[in-house]
Amino acid sequence: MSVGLEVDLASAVPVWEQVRAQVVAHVAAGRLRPGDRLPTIRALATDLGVAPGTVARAFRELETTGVVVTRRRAGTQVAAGAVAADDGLRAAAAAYARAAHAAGLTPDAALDLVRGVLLATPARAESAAGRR
Amino acid sequence: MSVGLEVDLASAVPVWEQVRAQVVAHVAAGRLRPGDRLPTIRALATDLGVAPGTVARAFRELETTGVVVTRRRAGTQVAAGAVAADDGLRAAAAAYARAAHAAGLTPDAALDLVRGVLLATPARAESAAGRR
DNA sequence: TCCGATGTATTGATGTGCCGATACATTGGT
DNA sequence: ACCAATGTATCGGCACATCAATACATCGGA
Repeated sequence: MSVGLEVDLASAVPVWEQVRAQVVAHVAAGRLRPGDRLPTIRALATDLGVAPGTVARAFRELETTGVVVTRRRAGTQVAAGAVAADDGLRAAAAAYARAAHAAGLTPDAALDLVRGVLLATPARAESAAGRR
Repeated sequence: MSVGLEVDLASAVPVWEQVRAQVVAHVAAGRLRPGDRLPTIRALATDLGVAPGTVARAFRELETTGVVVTRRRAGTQVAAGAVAADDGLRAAAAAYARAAHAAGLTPDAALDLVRGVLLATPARAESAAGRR
């Protein structure tokens, strides 16, 4: 394992989504930094035991969201603009995670809660058009 | 509208999931409190323009997660055990939401981040057995 | 006791998303 | 100029989830 990606083939959530989420998490946590290279599509596909198209799907999503940048021969690497979450944000997330944990919430329940709060947020200014 | 539920029939996320998430959000936010009655399945179904089974699916999920309790003739109401998030938790969620908003994250990106943090959390002690 | 209101279960059709396989395009090194 | 490594595109099949429709079970009040 190079960056430590794992997937659960039996899971209900799609493999490509698992890959995408893990990369996003790694970047946000600073374990993957701008310029770092990800495994090649084929290598990762073989490693995970899936078809290349599946990994490609994940990478494509990551690129359209600006997390990675990919050049034909050079492979795929973390985009320069894909900054890790700043300390304040990460601290807030960590604080929330601790609180949720202390309250005995399951991860799903915890996610539901923030989802509700985020949706209730005033009407974000459609900034990054299209962005998922 | 009684509790203010709305669904987007054209959305990619299932109608039943939209209903479920909204109820959870309302409960967590304290807008729905233990003992409060939800609309009947038929009423809500008609209101939303979907089949009863669809709403029933949402309510079923809510019941298995302990958010609501339902008795044959009495309808469906918010469970006594379904406490709203305590102030600390809600504050943490709100703080995070503000930080995410300030950082320009889209709701999806913000969710990805907490998901990553939650998954990275030490290994929660399988407490509430089953609970999704 | 009867009836209407409410949740529950079943069945079937439809869509659509995932994934594998494979062929293609492009690019940088030698 | 060539070639091998890398990402991209396409096609098909399989599976499964969603949703509608409808019939059933259960309960409380009049």
